[in-house]
Amino acid sequence: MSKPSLVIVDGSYYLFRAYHAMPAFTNTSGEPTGAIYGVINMLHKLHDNYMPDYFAVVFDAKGKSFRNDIYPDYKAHRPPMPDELVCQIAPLHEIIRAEGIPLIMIDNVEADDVIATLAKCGEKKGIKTIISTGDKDLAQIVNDNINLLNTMTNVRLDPAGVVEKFGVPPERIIDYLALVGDSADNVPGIPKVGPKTAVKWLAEYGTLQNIIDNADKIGGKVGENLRNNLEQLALSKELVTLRSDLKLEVNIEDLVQGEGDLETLEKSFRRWEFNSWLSKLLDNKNPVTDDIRSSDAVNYEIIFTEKDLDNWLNKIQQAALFAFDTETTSLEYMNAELVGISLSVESGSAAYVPLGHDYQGVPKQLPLDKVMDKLKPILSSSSIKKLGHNIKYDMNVLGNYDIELGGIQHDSMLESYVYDSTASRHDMDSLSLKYLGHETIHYEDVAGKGAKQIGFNLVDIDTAGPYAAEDADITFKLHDVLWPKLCEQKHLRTLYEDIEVPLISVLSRIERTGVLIDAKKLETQSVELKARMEKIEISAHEVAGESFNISSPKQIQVVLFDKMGLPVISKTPKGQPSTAESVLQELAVEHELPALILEHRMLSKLKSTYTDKLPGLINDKSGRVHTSYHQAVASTGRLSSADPNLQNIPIRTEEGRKIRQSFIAPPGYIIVAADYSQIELRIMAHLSQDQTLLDAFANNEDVHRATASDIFSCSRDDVSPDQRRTAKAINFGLMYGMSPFGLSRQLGIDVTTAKEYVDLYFSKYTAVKSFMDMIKKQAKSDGYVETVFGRRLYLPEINSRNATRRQYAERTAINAPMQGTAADIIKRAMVEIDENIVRAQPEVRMIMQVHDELVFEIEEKKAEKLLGEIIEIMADVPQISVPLVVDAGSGQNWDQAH
DNA sequence: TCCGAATGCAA
DNA sequence: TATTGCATTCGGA
Repeated sequence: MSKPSLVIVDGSYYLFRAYHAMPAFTNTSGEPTGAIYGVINMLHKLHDNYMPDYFAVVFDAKGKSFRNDIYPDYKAHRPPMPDELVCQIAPLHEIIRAEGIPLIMIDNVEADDVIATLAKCGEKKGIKTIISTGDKDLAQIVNDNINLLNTMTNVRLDPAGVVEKFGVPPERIIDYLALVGDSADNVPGIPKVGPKTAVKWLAEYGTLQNIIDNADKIGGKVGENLRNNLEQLALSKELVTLRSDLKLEVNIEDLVQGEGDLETLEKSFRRWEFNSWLSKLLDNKNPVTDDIRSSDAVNYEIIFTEKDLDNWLNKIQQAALFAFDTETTSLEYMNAELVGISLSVESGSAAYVPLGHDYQGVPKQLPLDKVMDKLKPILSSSSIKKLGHNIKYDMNVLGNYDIELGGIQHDSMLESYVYDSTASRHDMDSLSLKYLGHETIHYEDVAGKGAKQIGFNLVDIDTAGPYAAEDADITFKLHDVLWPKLCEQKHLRTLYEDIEVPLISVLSRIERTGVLIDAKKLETQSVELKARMEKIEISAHEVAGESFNISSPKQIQVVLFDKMGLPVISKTPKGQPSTAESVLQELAVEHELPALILEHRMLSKLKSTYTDKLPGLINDKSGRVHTSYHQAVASTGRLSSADPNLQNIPIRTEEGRKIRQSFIAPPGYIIVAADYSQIELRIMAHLSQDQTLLDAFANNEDVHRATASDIFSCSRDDVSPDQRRTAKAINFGLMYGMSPFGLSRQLGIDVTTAKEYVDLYFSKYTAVKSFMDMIKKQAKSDGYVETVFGRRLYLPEINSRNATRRQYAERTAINAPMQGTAADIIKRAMVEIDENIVRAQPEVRMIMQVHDELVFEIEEKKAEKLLGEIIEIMADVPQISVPLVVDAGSGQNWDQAH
């Protein structure tokens, strides 16, 4: 039989750890909650992992300990705890207690001493203890029955582990710490003695006492330091020695996790908005009556009769706003067939109209065409206002039934996105949990998941009904919560109403129009690529002298670095030797294999991602390729494109451009592309109001050339190609909040030179420099940055104590207003072009958006005139103190249009 | 079958 | 040790 187990948590350590590791979460009232959340989460995980017989959390209490008596400076250099942390302590304790976890805090005694005492006490009773902490002091009590658990790394330290980590066994840890000291606790050590020296001495002389006795024999400056600090060593030793003989009023036997105080937990979870725990708690508390809890009482019905349907249609027509949601057979909108529609006109009640369930024994449903005939005038009407969640999808599906959805008033997904674009996801399930504290029925709950998932048409109507009706209901409820929040922020509301909502139908039209692709051409290219790749692979294997998978970075790594001994230039984030493009390019100088790998990589990328894939994505019915633009994904306000991603079609290489040549116009039409020239730099000029930069744009100069002539103090005509390249790299780097290091890497120059360039730049463009300082400062005080149009991006980590995260947030603070303003501008242009040009004239179709570029197909005869109108709208959009220049081109394919 | 890591395409 | 995305392949759980 195994021994009983005790897990002791160093609560104070957890608290600091959670505070620093977690993003700065707050509840909607702005009170910080990250540390509470983090600690509770870690406690849950730890308990689930070890399921100990006994469990306790120990915190440092108020008051000075005996260590302060013998050494007043003990922990004196600790900065005061930040307020955002202090205010989380009491609520954290309350939750821990309410969860029934024994919490120990003893005035005037440090947590470490309590932990040591408990562990030793347990040992006497034959209990095995695991102490979860990051504090190295506790290593001194490790033995076969007492282990440490490093929460960070999940590494468990037994005596051998202590030796491995510190170089000395647990019995010598006190000696070791006394020699080294502890700057965090302000425990003095011997000057110049660090881990290395301490371990060396202890290996040589065995114990601290023996080192002291032999102090004369140790030479050099450190020996002198040792002899000069002998007295202090005794003090340090006392300070680092943990007390394990405290008289505690608790018995190990009492350290059992109890029942928990559900009332308090519920109250706390609501107060701090830990909604996932809250809903779990409520589910457990009230498993049977959960869905009829009075506050959540809902009335969902399934409609089978014409009379009931008419009844609902009446309600809809009278309602100020109604929510609807479609259930379909597929997520690909072009192939999706309607299975049912859910409707809601007020929070709490909804109806599901099944239309296309077709499993064996399905009840008789209302006929789809009849229902659609009745719905069509309602759905098409621009005066009957609709609300949906990702309503663009529903609009696309309705397009398959020849219905053009009108009257789109709200989209709760976009409300959430405009309110806080940095929220990780804006799907209904997450938002319901976040804003309503309600766990929705998940799609997987009704349709299964993975390979076993079935189409919604095969889902039992009685199962589908509540799920589908809930979608419409939750959409309504989310809108009820989010809309008032948006209205409180005038700019956000305007952005949402004037840009995002109108854009929904514009994007729907682009998506459903699709783009014509020359599949034959791509297939031919695939064959060519395949042949080239095979040749390269064969020669690569010859050069390497062995066969290996050329598309496996891991195997390349073995061949290049282990077998051939080429130098490791850089490492991946996980510490593996990198075989990325820039690395291989360098290695190509000394060996022929890297070049072969590079070429193979490029070709295989083109083949697998583009030439092989795109032809298969052509829709049977339309004969074209249909992407999805995601309107609530990019934190900066940009769109993204997926399935397929049409925003990363190659352009830089000759082979890549061939792929663009396969994006073609139908007979009688041409492809027209219009893109904003240098839009982000222009926005930077506007935001910074830097006169030099403003002038360059006002005079319509080549901005990189102008920058080069400014920083290298030469005339515009004397700028060398290399100087222009440098200036261009600086200009681009600036917009990303670049560092001199980044610039040096980009240009392949040393950091000192790069820094000189940056300094030179800022001395000429002083307003740019002050703009960047200002925006960082503003981000730090506000917690967010804004675009010219008032789009907001929260930067919770801008004040993080973790330097990497903070600097990352600082770079985002610089980049987001520019990238985001550019996104706002082109979105506005799209709305206006759609409204003023596309809708009225079937001869022109908008077919793609690539961040700063719009692509159209236009009937050849009208192209010139319409392009002029398009450019005019694009250039006229903003209120910005820099002229916007639009470059445009046209041709039979997308490549020619550039 | 699922997921993270590494890589590379675009603006 | 440069911003925002999406998709691929590999390889291990």
